[in-house]
Amino acid sequence: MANIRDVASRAGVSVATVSHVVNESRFVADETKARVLSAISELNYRRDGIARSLRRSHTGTIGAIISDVTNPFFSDLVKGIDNVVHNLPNRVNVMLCNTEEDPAKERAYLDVLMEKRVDGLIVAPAGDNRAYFQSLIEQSFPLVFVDRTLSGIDVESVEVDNLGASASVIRHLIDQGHRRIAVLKATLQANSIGNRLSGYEQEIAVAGLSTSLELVVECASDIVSAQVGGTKLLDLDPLPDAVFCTNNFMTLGMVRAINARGLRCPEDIAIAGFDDFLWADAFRPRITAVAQPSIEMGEEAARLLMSRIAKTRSGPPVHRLLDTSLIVRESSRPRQLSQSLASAPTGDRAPSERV
Amino acid sequence: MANIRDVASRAGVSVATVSHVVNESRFVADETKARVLSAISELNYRRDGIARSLRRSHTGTIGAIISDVTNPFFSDLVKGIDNVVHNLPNRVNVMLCNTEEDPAKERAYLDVLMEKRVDGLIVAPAGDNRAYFQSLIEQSFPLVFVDRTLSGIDVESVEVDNLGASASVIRHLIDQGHRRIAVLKATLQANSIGNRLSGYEQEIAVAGLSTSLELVVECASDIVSAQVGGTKLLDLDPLPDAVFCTNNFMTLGMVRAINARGLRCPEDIAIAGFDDFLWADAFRPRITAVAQPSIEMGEEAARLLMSRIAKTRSGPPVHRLLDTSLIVRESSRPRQLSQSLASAPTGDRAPSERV
DNA sequence: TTGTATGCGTTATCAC
DNA sequence: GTGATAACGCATACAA
Repeated sequence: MANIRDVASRAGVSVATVSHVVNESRFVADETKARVLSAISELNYRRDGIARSLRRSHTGTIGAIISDVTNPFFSDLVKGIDNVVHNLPNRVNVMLCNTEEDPAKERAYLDVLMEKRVDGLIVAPAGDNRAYFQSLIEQSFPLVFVDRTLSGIDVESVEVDNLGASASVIRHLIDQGHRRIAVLKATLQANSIGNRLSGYEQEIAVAGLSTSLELVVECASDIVSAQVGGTKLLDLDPLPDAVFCTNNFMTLGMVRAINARGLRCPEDIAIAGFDDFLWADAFRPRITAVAQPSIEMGEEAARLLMSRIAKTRSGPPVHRLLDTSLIVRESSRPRQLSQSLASAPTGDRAPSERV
Repeated sequence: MANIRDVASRAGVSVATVSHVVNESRFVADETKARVLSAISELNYRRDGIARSLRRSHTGTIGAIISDVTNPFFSDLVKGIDNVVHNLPNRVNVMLCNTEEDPAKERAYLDVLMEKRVDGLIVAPAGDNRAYFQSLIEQSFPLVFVDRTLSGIDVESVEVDNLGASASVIRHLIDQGHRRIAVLKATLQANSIGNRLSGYEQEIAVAGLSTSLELVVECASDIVSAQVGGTKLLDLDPLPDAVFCTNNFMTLGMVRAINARGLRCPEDIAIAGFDDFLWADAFRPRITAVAQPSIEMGEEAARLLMSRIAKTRSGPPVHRLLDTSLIVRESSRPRQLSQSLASAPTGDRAPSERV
């Protein structure tokens, strides 16, 4: 690989001149510039970003530490990050890391990324690495949390009002006449999930409904576990009227559990969940859900981070709370109504309403 | 940030010694090592990966250039790559790039990634950057294509037998009694899509069915466009018996088009597609589809790449063809049968069959 | 308008 | 067992 010196000697100029034409960082006479340019193309020279980063002490690379790209919520997040970061004049790249909610893995990623000298970090913290994050903040290293936060850590964040949003789903369920409302909850340290549960508890209390421990089933955040957890809910006697699923995988597992039992939704049991899906409008049952602006969350996180990196912004950390929308579809319908309608074909005549 | 020299002087040793204890690259007396280690922790020293990369001339970073993380097929691919790459003794990171099938974007990514000196590249080529890839190959830069290839470029690849797999779907559709079979095709340069269309054409010819231009609708590879394209197919008179969708987004759009018309699948029109979904078993209609081993494809591509990078393997490029499976579900059922069954509840009693 | 020379933080060669 | 020091390829302060 040709380096800047090779180019310089071939063009009969100094390395400084080559550097300046490559970076357009100072005036170079047309004739000189032409010689340099042709030397560059003859030698197939490409500037070495590593040497450049060493010299300039920033890399044009950021890290994104999330739980799992395979989860549509997180892939949207990543897409959002990429969207803004690659439209910058000096294109920034993102290193993607999947923690699978394991704090040890998260820690390991944090170590490599810092060693690789990323300019900043967007993370959906799995929990536990508080001390590490705290020390990053003290060095005022650019960091933004997304989807969740860690209590006691004051850092930039972009989230959603998890408590309020789930309270609104529960309210909706109650309005539809459901009384015995269960929840299928992912066992994650993340406060986002905790807040969703609190929203449920709050609204149940407000409505004066009795809650019971058996109505809250907790399980690992994957579809298979969710189906097992969902089945437990279906073993309850009497059957719950409705179940609130704390994230997309919980919903998927719950629907599978219902199908496996030969039950129907919402005729036998209603569902409402967190996270909307691409295909939610296309397939049956159409699920009532809180839609998070997942792509925008990624974009906003990236914007926040980039402005910190560029130092175009300073001051105390900002905390963004983006709006969700409750998308009401058939899965949360009153059971009686559903049953009486069950024989009628369900085309798309009943459009989803956004609340 | 403390550097190796700071550590050395604090520990009263040379930088060479510090380097060796950090990298465990030569014997250091216990007592000396202890002094170095404590200097390291006192100064909170972290090895600088950039300087290290410059010196050693590799970065421990690879690039993954795909079309869109938001597409479940590609997010699986990325997950697969991450799986193998992060379980290596010396953890490698991946820079993720979404081309959105735009060769110009792809080219731009290629440029930055090469400038950042990634050790290798896994790419699902959008098309057109042949010369660029060719020159990488000539420099024997580690490169593997995934999901698709480019004619005339002989490079390592991991794919699926697209032609054979789609031929088998079409055969299945014909076996089910469908005769007028349409296809909803993504307009992508990718040969994977081209081969899927060829599989269709081949089987239609083998079966002696007449094909007609109106039965092949082409549209951009996103859900909205797919719905528009699907609607065109529904405007045909007579209605096709079945439609073959060349990828997951086409399927989604087709189902939406059918719903929007108030039609039912498979009672009014059958569907079979490429790419299986996480939720395919949970929601209705359950789609008959070719399942690609998407995670494994990513894993295999990463293994291939890493062995090239580590030079534990040499010789001519290998081309892996991974197995697909046709998952038969209700969406492809014979229309008569479906109609007579339409009144009966469709629980999960009819398990999907793998063929 | 262009050139010279220093240093970014490492690793690795050679020397002792 | 350990140390000195020359690269790696570039950007930039300073000089001309």
